[in-house]
Amino acid sequence: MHPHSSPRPRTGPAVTLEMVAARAGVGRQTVSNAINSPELLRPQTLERVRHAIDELGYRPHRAAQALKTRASRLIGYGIRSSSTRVPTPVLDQFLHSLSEAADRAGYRVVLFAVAPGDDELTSYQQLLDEHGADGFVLSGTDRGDRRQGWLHERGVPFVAFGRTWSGKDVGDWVDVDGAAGTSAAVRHLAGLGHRRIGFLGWPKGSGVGDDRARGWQSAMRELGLPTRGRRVASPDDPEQATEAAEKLLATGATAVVAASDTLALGWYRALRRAGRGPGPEAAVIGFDDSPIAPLLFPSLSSLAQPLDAVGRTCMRLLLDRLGDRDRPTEHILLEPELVLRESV
Amino acid sequence: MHPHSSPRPRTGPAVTLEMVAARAGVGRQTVSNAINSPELLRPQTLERVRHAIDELGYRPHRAAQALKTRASRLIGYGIRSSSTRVPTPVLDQFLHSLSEAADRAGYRVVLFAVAPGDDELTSYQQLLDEHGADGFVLSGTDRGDRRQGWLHERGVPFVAFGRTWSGKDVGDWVDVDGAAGTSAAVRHLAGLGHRRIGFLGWPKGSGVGDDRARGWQSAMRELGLPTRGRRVASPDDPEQATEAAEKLLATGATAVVAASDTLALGWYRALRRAGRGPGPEAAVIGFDDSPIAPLLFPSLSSLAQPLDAVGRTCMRLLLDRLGDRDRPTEHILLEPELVLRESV
DNA sequence: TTAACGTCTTGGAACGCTCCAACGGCAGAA
DNA sequence: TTCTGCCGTTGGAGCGTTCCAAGACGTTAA
Repeated sequence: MHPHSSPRPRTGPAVTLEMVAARAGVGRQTVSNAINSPELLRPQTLERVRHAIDELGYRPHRAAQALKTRASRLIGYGIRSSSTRVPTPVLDQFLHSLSEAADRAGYRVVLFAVAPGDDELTSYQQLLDEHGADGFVLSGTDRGDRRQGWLHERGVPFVAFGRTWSGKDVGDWVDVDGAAGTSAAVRHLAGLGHRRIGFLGWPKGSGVGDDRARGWQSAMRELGLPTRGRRVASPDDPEQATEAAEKLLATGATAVVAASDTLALGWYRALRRAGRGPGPEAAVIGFDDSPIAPLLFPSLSSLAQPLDAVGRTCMRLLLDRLGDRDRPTEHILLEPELVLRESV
Repeated sequence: MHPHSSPRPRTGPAVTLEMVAARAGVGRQTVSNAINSPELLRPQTLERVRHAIDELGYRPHRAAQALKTRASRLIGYGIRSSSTRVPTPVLDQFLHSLSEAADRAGYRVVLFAVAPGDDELTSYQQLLDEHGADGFVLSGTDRGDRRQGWLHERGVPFVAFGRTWSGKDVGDWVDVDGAAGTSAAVRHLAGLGHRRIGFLGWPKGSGVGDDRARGWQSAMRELGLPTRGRRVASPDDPEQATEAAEKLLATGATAVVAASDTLALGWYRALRRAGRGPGPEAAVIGFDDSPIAPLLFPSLSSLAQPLDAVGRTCMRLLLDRLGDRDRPTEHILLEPELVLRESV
């Protein structure tokens, strides 16, 4: 009579392979095989071993596995120092799906603080030296990001959320097709009859921002609509975004595609200052579909990034590369979804 | 001449204690001591060993350390399955500071997916069985949360962001004093001359929500202001929040304290529907100071949770407990900060 | 000179796992 | 009967670290 039903009342003494082996009346290695290569065992033995495993609630000790197999089954995700005051609105859901996908494959995501500035890479170096991760997921990559090249040179598996803007192919990435998103937004607005459609973007030079601007531009061209003077730029700052939006208003724009929801709010503010509000005659579509988009008045239409899919895909590419470091690099572009609300 | 200047061009073969020992001309254990108990070495030897460590860029292999010391120096943070569609707006910054604090102490945060529903605890059990974490950080605790009791029974170190609402003292926690926050908000509004100050909260039964309501109530009483009929409730849903806010408007409230920024936006919507807007005659103070608060028009005043401090404090309590499991439990309440903007 | 002591340093053993070479038993062939 | 081959199973070795008991060495006391 062993207490099988109750799942071990307390954190008992650790259960080891050896104990399971004794219980099942087999050798140590046989238990290991039952877990890692069950096809090697006679069905009858397998059954007996599995029963013993369940009975004792055995789980392999990860550190011991890691030591022997030289693989931690941990994926590193570097969190940049909080000195950069702006929190990625995106991080949350992305980490979530990343972590779930990792878990399903027997991996886990380990967070580590990244020193700001030039020492950034030493944080990666350290984790690597400690054998604290088998690979990395990068996000927030932008022009001039040295991480990809650095990891690539060293043959360290990684995947980036965000394409490599430098043009050189240094590794796998997954990205959201910002241009496709803003193009879709333009086409939708044009379908509603708008012709003076502006773009409220970030200053040139950021990969993500330029990509989103390009989508607006190409769709405008395709539709034969003029783009001159219809593009304004501002950083993600309330006051500056509002002023930029006011410039757009002054040119008589009746609709705007914004590079972020934050910028889209600049349009809201500009209209309010003019005693108006967003609506059919002053439509706006944002980007990111942040949680507050549906709460605004009027609620904000926006391009939702498929973050769950991005996370899952990142993990898939990374695990594939962990399995075969010499396979060709893979690049995946996912389409954002246009979520329509009252602001159009 | 060893290539000292360049930090190892590639991921070379792993550097071990033994190699450092050979380099320094000492025994293996001496190197270990140089790292863990430097006071045991003669200064001269210590210097020599340290030099060799730097030269080779040695870092202890975490899995080997973990195996021997029976401590992974990993802190588990369970991410609940995405079935609950609502993302914690708070997670981001909290994880950030948690992770930084952990790093400073030589620990790291490991994310793991938590199965929803009744199996929730098995995810914790699994990580524990695998020796994949030395302790846990919980968040999103609420009434009926079984995790604290379960971990407490098993003697597993943990700290919760969020107090234990059941009243039983089952472990350390850090929380934000919601009542103090809403009280401060009421006092500020009263100082501006408001007397009919409503509370826009969540339905009763949630620990966090009831706490925030209590602060409003007690401050109102202290100031001799009536609370009857001035408290309405709604879940975090745009339409319902708007309706609740309209009820408050109908009673002639001139100011509102809301349990969340989301609810505060209900007040914005209700006013817009009535052709008005927030301002001196219809003030509002939200809770959480979400990133969009400064972007609204008018910008939203809100109670900012000191998330950096919460994360740091959580990690401090957890590390203290890891050091001494028998010390008395500690409970820390941090005050939110009233961030004033145009909405008042 | 030898014994005793304290300081600094050392190699063996073990943590729990997986790799590997080798083992025992059984079927069919010689 | 003995041999060969195969399948299923096994214990030794080792991953890189820390604990521990013991060693080397120089110094002081007997």
